Amino acid sequence: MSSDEPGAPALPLPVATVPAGPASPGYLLALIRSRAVWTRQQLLAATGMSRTTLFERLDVLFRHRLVYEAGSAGSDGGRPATLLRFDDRQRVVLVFDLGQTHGRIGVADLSGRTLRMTLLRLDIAEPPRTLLPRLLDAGTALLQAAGGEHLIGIGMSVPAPVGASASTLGASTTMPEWVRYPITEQIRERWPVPVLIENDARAFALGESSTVPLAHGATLLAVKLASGIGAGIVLGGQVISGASGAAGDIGHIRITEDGPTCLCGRQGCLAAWASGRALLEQLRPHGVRNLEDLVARVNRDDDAAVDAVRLAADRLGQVLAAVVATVNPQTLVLGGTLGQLPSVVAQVDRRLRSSAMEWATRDLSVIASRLGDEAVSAGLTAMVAAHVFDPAAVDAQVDAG
Amino acid sequence: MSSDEPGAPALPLPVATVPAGPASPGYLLALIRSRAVWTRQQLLAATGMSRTTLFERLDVLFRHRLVYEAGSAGSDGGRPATLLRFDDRQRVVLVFDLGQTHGRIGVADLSGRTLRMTLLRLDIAEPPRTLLPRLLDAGTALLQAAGGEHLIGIGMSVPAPVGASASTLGASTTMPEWVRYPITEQIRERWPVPVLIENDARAFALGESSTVPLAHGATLLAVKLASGIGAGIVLGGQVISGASGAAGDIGHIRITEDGPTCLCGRQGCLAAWASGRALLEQLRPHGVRNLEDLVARVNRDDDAAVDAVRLAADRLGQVLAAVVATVNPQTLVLGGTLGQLPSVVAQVDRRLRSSAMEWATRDLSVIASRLGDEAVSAGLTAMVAAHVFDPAAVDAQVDAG
DNA sequence: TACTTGTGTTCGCTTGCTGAACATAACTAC
DNA sequence: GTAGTTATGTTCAGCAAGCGAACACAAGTA
Repeated sequence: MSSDEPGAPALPLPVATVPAGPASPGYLLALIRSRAVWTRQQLLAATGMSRTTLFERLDVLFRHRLVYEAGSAGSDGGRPATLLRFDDRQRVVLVFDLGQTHGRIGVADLSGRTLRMTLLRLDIAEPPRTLLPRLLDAGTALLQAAGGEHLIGIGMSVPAPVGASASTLGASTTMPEWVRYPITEQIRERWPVPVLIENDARAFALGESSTVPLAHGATLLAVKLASGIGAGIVLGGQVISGASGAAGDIGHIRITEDGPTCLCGRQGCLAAWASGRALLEQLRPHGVRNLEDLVARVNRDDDAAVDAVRLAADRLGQVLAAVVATVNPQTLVLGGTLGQLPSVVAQVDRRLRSSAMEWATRDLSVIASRLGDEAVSAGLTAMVAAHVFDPAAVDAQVDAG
Repeated sequence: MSSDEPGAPALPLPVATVPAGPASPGYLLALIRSRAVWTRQQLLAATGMSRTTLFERLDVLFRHRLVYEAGSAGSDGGRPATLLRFDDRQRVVLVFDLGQTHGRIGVADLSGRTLRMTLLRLDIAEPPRTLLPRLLDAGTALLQAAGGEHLIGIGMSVPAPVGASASTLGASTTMPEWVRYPITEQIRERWPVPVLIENDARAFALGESSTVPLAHGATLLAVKLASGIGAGIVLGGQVISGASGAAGDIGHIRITEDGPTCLCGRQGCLAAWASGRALLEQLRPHGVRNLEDLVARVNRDDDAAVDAVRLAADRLGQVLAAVVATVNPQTLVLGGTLGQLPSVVAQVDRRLRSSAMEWATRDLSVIASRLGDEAVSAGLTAMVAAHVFDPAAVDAQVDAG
């Protein structure tokens, strides 16, 4: 080769890696996965492929047990069509949904439904050296509780920034000892499958996004209000991570110069005013001991609890007005132990519409989480499934054997 | 066809439209456009195509005058390689960069450099029926000032929300009469080429993004502080538009319950405190008449001007802390008549780092606009070029004739 | 039983791309 | 100059993917 790049600007090469042919097995699988059932005729129409080619591709997917025939459709006067489905039977994902005080370890099928689950009390400040083994043992127990399942991957969510690599955590006050800890490596030692880590609010957002019909390119904003406060933005099926994996970390936006001191050491953070942790501190004189207790009091109209939660929701709405103005989402989903309370949703909605411009909120719908405690798990499952059944990955696997 | 979609969820079909072959002429052109110069050997290495095919593809691009040979590279002891370039010679874009008080109408080459320019005084509140013809006439005059140019498209930026269709404006206080006005149709009547409209801050962000080396998937946040305040977010080479085209409209985030009344009719908006328009109102008693005057006074250390601008920058930084926490950008570019002042950049930077979490700002660099008044024009040009030379569009054009 | 529609299989044809081969061009080093 | 080196132009047989048609059969309805 001659002198390399004579006088060219040092741009990364965006070489369009174009897969060969009209629809490789991987892309065909992606198409099939996008809908519950297909007939061969529908696939012919959708792909525009010839019968010969399509059937050959389907054969490949059958052989690799990625697609199966699930009964037949009704007849229109002739032979009924066979129904084809993505073969998610017996395929499961192991999910670690870690909060600040609890961990939900679950086995989920590929639709995100939890099959079996263990709830663990924990303190997220605990160092990984001792906490991680506990989590993994719980996972082992869950997996052993049923036979014949095939574990395709593992997802973990944490209440802390997660870098774009999705394998190590960023700096945080909640999980300082986890930075640079080789989490995925440790997990892979026990289960040699793909391991993905994501911030909890972002996993939550991804989970909720599957329940909301989003216009093409439209944005979903999801906010989790529990012990902490976090947000996730889904854009075109992808969550935004940011440069240091801290995107959506709205809990430490300062809303006042002074005010209560936050865990992060500064004063006036949103989390110091409105997080579950802050509310518990405020309401301790009233005898409130934990979030479940607080929720119960709100539900039976305990004045102190209702007022405190409403004020927190108002402050959250105030911050969300800025977020909404920035990303102009189509939908805002509120979740988490406190976030999904109807009174919180109503107060945030009210505050938002009084604080933000009309044209930013006109097309906005503010709703409570539809998946509740399952949302994070569903999001993690979707992430893992998307990774494992990525078209290019499937093509490679299929080519290999 | 039989019963359609038996029991399937109503999801839009994400049919992967995969182009045939390893790299169609359109994708090859995209690759070539991504760097200033190429040799055939480099293209062979980059694409992995066979010599036969690549040369045939290049022939097509030569015939359509999309690529040309521009001299030869130095020799390494053998025949020197011919340098290939994307043929942007004589290709121009007509750009309308509309502000609240001025319009910059320019003819730009495809690298975004302005070749000729007219500055027009205007009031953006003027109805399009009278303003648009003035703009178009200025455009005609500019285009006639040189011969042999080939107009490939037209870009227009406006200080108002622009829908995803990029052809009509959304609701706004600045340009109420433009909503649903058939702008692109009117322009196309004079010039039958693609016409794209974008919000000014977003076009600005896109323009600046070309000067900043962004890590893969990293985010750029650009803020324009002039008569009004706007922001644009670039993610993966694309600007975020939002559900109603209002993404980045941070001027109407309310930072105080009361305070000065904003154009939008409410009190305490960021724009009512910190926009150029608001500053002029505050400083009118001191004899400040327009933004240029204000900038001049800041530059000669006029106390009142410096203090007012610093306070405005501080308030902007306060709001940007929330935006930065939300999207966690890698770079924040400040532009606009006031935004690019060093004192403003410094004050925003200072405020940001005191208001936002350390881990959200650690990887953040805050810089002044590199392109200055040219940024919007460069962004619009890039948009138009990306649209016109979109791989699929090029393939279609090439196939046609 | 006639008709309709879906599935399985085969086969020749076309297309697009490849890799090799050969010829020529343009430069450096001696 | 001449030899060596690298880039380009052109041709061509061969390969592989995909297509469309054809035929056989399967599984329903009228």
